[in-house]
Amino acid sequence: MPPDKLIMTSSQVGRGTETDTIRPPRPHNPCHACDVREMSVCSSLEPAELDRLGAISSKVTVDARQTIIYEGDGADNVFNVTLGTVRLSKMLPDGRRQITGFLFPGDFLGLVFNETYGYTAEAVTAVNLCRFPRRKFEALLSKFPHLEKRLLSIASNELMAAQDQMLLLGRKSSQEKVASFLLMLSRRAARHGLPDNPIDLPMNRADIADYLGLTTETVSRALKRLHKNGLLTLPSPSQVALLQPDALEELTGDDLS
Amino acid sequence: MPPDKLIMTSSQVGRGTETDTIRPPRPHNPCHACDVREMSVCSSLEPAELDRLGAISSKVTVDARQTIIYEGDGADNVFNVTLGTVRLSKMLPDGRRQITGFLFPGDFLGLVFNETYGYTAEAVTAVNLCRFPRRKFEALLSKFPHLEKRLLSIASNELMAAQDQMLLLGRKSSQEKVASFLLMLSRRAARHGLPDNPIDLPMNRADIADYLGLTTETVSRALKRLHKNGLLTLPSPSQVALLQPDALEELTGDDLS
DNA sequence: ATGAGTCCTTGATCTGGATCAAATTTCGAA
DNA sequence: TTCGAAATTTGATCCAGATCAAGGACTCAT
Repeated sequence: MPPDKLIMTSSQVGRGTETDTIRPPRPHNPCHACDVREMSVCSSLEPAELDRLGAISSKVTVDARQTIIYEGDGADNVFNVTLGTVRLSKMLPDGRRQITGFLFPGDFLGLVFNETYGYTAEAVTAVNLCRFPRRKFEALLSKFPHLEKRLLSIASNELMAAQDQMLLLGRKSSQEKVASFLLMLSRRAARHGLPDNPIDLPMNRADIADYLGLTTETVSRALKRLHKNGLLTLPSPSQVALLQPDALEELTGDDLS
Repeated sequence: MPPDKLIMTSSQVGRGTETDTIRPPRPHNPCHACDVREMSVCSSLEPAELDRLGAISSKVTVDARQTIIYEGDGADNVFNVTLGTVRLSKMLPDGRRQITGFLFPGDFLGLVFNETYGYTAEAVTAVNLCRFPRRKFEALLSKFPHLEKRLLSIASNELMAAQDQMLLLGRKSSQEKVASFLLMLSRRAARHGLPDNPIDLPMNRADIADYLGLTTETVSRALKRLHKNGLLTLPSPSQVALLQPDALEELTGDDLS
């Protein structure tokens, strides 16, 4: 598969080094001003540690639809998403695709410490990332127990989400899948202090379908049915207003506790 | 749901304390003689650390079909499987069930560090476990960086397996699912130095179906088709002889690399 | 503004796997 | 060994969601 070459501007960030951001030069590590820090892997770090992490990081900008990492490629870097939406996917040789997750600002990319990446990561929207060379990042892990604990906690949360997704993929109806997906997006937005209703769908129908194990047609029809039943409206194809979140919750098939 | 009370014999294992195994009393921590140690979370530990871990562990025996932990219960313990097969599952309120994984000797149970268990764990066969109080286990985590690293590595592997399973659940045909499942079992057996052909199926058809997002009838028919095509035989319902592992591999839909 | 290409929706039909319903087979207990 | 319950297989039918095929509706570059 001939990859469009990844367009990224990056700049080494070190003590006393400047980044090429729009803002005027700052004398300090830009991590201190990072607005997703508190909900990222970095939230565990003390100022001195943050500086050390900042010293091995570079900022990366990726256009929408560009590939960030390729499944099977050497796992040379790990990342922290600071802006935009990323999709993770695995493909079968015949082209069938499963999206295993979406990443949003604050999310960590590259959690599976393997020699090669186990999935492809692509920018759904324009994306900003902090990039860390994996070797150096792992070296810091050993030095900063906070960081390692935080990563274990992140891995633990991802595992829990993966189990929920297995239940969804294996046992839920198309209606339940779509309802679950919308509520998941809404809750995540709320957790990040973003507008949670109406919610924004940065990904297209094909992405949603490949995340839920459906086709685009079925996703569209499920949305239509939810609309017909008065549970939501679609101000635009990429915006969903949840009219009755509680009723939607009941349609997910999940426990209501 | 009225739980049959879990029948377990347990004995505190400490320095100079004896376990009630069949073998004659030993003056040392039984962990040193554990035959799954090398492939368990304990493989990372030095002798002194192993003693500390042994000091907070107790051996637990669970009969087949007994529940080990209930989804939603307080997550008071973590475990290491030393014998038998365990199934992890999540249920929807109406009874639909998804098995998220099977655990075999050497596997860790309770990786998701949450206040409550996110899934139910049940003994498929008679099972032996090492039980660790979660608080004490987490305290040791902080003291033994090896242990924490090992756990992160285990979590990372589980995450990778979960992603493969999402691809299976979302995008594979029943035939591909069953072929993938058989090869997974065979490979795992080989990795653990157990007979990998014919392979043993400790779980019943309903378990396999709930793991693959199918029904028992469909699992049965998929096996029949594989048999008819000369890929396997069923010496008994719980034994599968793989006649053409390579041909089976092609039927998984996966990349052949 | 406009138009071309992409994305989304809608409709018609098909089908893989679910469901319903019996046989068989297996296997543990007496 | 035999019995009985449970597990598995087999068969017949059904249906949710896939597939195939057009329409519309956005969006973005000009």
